[in-house]
Amino acid sequence: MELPREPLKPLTVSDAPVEKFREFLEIRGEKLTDRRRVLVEHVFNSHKHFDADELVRDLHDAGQKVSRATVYRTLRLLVEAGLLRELRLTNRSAFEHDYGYPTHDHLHCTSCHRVVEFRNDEILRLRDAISRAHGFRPSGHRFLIEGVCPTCSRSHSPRRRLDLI
Amino acid sequence: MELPREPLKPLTVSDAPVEKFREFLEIRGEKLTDRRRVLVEHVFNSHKHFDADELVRDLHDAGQKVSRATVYRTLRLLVEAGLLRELRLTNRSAFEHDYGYPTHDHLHCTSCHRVVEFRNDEILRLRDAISRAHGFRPSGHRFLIEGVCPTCSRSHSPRRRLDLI
DNA sequence: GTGGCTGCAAACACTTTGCATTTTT
DNA sequence: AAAAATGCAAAGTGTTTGCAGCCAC
Repeated sequence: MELPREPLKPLTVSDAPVEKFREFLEIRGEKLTDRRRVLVEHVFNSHKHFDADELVRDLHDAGQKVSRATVYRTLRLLVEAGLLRELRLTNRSAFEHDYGYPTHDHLHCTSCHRVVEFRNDEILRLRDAISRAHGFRPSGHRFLIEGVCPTCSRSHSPRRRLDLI
Repeated sequence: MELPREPLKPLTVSDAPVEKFREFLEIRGEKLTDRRRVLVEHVFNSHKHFDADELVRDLHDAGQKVSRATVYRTLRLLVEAGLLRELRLTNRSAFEHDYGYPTHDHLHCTSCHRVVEFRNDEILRLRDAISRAHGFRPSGHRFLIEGVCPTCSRSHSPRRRLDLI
């Protein structure tokens, strides 16, 4: 099997995330406010995983004050809108781009906690076959591989004999 | 693809879970106490997913008082010992048997929150191939399929035309 | 007997919520 | 002007921890 080692490339999408969000809000009779726009633009400005706290901090460092409450409320909306995806790798929720980003899954290094994305079409096929066999109508999936990344594998000194007992 | 519809069958293991736990504790110079034995025996008495709160309640209903603190502490140990597996489907952790139970994954009904287990060997193959391609040394994985179960699919009245717009 | 356990309550970490005020359409 | 969003602080959740007494080895 051949897999690309580079980060995944964003998809080309017709609408900017903010516009997508505006449409979503409009349908529900809600408003695209100043704070929401700032938050969405900031989040889609760089592709990385983040949690609520990091986002508050990042925004603050960028000179934008958005209260913790608003950050939590807006993140929830963005997930409902399909713009973000929520990951529960630990006890705090992390988020990543969903809109404008290809379906993918994650490798999680249990040593340094680095998260690597990968894309694999067989997974989708398997997901659908398994769902069908159980009568489920699939709407999504999460495939997480836990292990030790190349860097951590190399950096650990080889165990001494006695440690192996 | 053909998949069994019955629940997975437990593996045959040489040691009872309690014995396995005792060994684990012994190595770390810790003790198999009365409360720990009660908890482990109760947990391995039936195969189902549960969270800390449910376990406290179940034990209490069975006439066994184990404090919430001890339940949390012991669950953590059981995960470290490889007897239980922790699932993070929601914001509270759920647990399931690991020792004496075959590798498997989950279908999660987003409507009624039922969790169905399934076993599929291709996933293991895929996991190893993907790990290799990224230089990871895999130690485990989680494959979660989200969707709507057959029961929920049937019980929902078909949408009216207008709802589909 | 000693070192590890237990239960309790208090502390924690993350997230949600009530409310008075401000902003958006 | 009406309806919804914001920030603050307070309240919720779920989980962990300090400590005095208890129990297994």
